[in-house]
Amino acid sequence: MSSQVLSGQTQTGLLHGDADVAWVRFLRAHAAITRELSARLEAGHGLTLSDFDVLVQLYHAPGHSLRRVDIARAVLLTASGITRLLDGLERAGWVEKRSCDTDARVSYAVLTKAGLEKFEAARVAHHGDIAELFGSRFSAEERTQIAELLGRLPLAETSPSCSV
Amino acid sequence: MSSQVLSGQTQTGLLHGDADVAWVRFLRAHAAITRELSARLEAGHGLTLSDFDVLVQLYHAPGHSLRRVDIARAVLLTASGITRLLDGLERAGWVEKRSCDTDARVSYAVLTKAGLEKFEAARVAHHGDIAELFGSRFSAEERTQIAELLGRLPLAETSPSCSV
DNA sequence: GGTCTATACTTGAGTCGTCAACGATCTTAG
DNA sequence: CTAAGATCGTTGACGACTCAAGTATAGACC
Repeated sequence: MSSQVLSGQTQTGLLHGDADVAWVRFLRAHAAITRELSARLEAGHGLTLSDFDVLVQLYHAPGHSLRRVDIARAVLLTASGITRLLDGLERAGWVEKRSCDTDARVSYAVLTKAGLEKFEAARVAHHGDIAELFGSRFSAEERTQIAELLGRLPLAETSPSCSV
Repeated sequence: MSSQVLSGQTQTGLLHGDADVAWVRFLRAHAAITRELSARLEAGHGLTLSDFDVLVQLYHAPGHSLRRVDIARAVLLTASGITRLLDGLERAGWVEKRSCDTDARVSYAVLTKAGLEKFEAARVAHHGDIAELFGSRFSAEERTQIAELLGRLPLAETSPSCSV
């Protein structure tokens, strides 16, 4: 935080102040928006933000199918996190497990028809929420600029299959 | 996500694309950076990102002391989350509970001497990490611009006592 | 004074995700 | 062919946080 003390000393360039203010706002904005976003997604469709994230990946994947490892890398979760998350989606019938003929270690997660419909239904509302809570605060230019700026940040070993 | 499909159509202004890309990068950047940041803070000082956040609040508060409710609002956690977090800091001896003479419901959290030293020690390293992982990616102007842009986002019922 | 609502905090139960350890399979090199 | 090492996935134990419910106190209005 520290903005109580720092206001007025932006622009010095030598102090950490600038970075801190930006970083703290980053943290707070994330907390506030994801809280609201996930509350709506949960209430409206019974999905976690991460659930949705995974569904997006599967939706855009060839054959609506991905190795679990690749999902993990794409959404920045642990392998075990993905196991448990997919567990839920499988129990709900939105995703199926499929084994790989060429490599017995891997198992694919495949979107079912129900899952596809689920996703398409949730997508509209969710994108609207994102637009309302996030996008609407900025002009088109600002949005692309934000994307550019944030794109410089370390994304921790993003695999080639990750599109972001 | 959807950037696999959307690349090339930024700037249309009508599609959700722009907002999505920015939002997804926002999400990913947060996940990647907080993961690394909290790993370092944990390893170096045995503190959670939230722990540190709370210590900052107390450090800058008059008398190094705050009502639990106000901490909660400042760091965007629930009241119960704060109870449990402070529980840990109290057990470690960095924070003390103090009751209020004028209102028996409230209890203050007060930074102890040990807690103050703990914080000052952790602060240097942590600010360095923030600068490295976040701040260093941008120029001073860009940093203030990011702060400005993110400052427009909804901070969910920020109380008057919150400085951000 | 007595009741009614709002606020401050705690607690129990549950969710989401981590890490560490493991079994299984693939790959490579001797 | 076989031993060594990497990769894929799951599991158990655990941590951080949430929500819902409960207790205690404060303030306002009759």
